[in-house]
Amino acid sequence: MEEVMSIIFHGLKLVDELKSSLPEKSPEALSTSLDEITKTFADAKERLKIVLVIRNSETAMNQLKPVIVACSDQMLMQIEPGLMQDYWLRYGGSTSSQGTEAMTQRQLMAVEGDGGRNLTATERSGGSGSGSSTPRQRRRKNEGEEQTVLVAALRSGNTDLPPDDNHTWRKYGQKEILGSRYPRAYYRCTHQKLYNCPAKKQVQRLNDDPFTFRVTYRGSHTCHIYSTAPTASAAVPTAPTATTVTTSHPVDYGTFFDMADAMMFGSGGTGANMDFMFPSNDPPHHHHYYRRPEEGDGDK
DNA sequence: CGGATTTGACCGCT
DNA sequence: AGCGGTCAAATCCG
Repeated sequence: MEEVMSIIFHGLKLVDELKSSLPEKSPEALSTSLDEITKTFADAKERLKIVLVIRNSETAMNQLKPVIVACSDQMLMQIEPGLMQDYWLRYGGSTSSQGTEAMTQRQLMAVEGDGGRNLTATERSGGSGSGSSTPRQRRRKNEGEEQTVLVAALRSGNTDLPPDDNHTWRKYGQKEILGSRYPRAYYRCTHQKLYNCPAKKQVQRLNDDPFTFRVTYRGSHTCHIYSTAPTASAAVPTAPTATTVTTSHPVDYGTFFDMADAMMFGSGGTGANMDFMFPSNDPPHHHHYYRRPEEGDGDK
């Protein structure tokens, strides 16, 4: 909350500066500062939304109810432990994003570096293209519900990677999205084949904040596996419908149960350290909220 | 050697 | 027609 206030104050300061230097400003400079001001207040508003949603979820948690808060239009909200960590990592220290130019550069290089990889294009063009006679099977676009979360990038280590959310994902595509500065990456559950797990997610950096990922989850996990490769004890597909689930099913509550398992009993994975979950005060989950996918697309 | 990633092509949808 | 999501061969990597 203090952070929201500080952003608002920052915006007010910008307004003041603009006011005082208004007469001598060129139209270009005016436009620039107006942009900055608009962005600052929009940011504050976004974060305020997060705070509100989180308040609701805290109430729900206190009553040991599902950590799901119904938003308008039946969108669901969920807190994921891994994401909390990201929040801490990002906002545990300073709230401003200055002094991060180097990291930004690194991220951009990493993203653009994909194209720099030398590949044998000759084989590619001949191989997978028009020559294939067997028509691909393609499912229709699933109209199931989506859950979109904003996640802070890790400040330490490899900031190029999307934050760990205690599930293992396998990347299956990446696309440049019109009007977006950064490509969108497509992931599906690593255990899709083993357990017919339909979970997918899309990860994309925000245009105006490369340190924040927009993560869109589709489908829910039926595999009940965390972080690492399946183990004999962990790989128990308990869901009775596990084998019958298809992508025609929209999001169900499996995701929540996955998460509840993780929160209550700790992660089965080796890499996840749950110590961060509820540090002394002010629970660190201010950074998730859900939006309706068809509106509020701030990336454009 | 097998699983994960990369990346151009393919295809459904608007 | 073009965008976005997915496929799958090639490639990478442990």
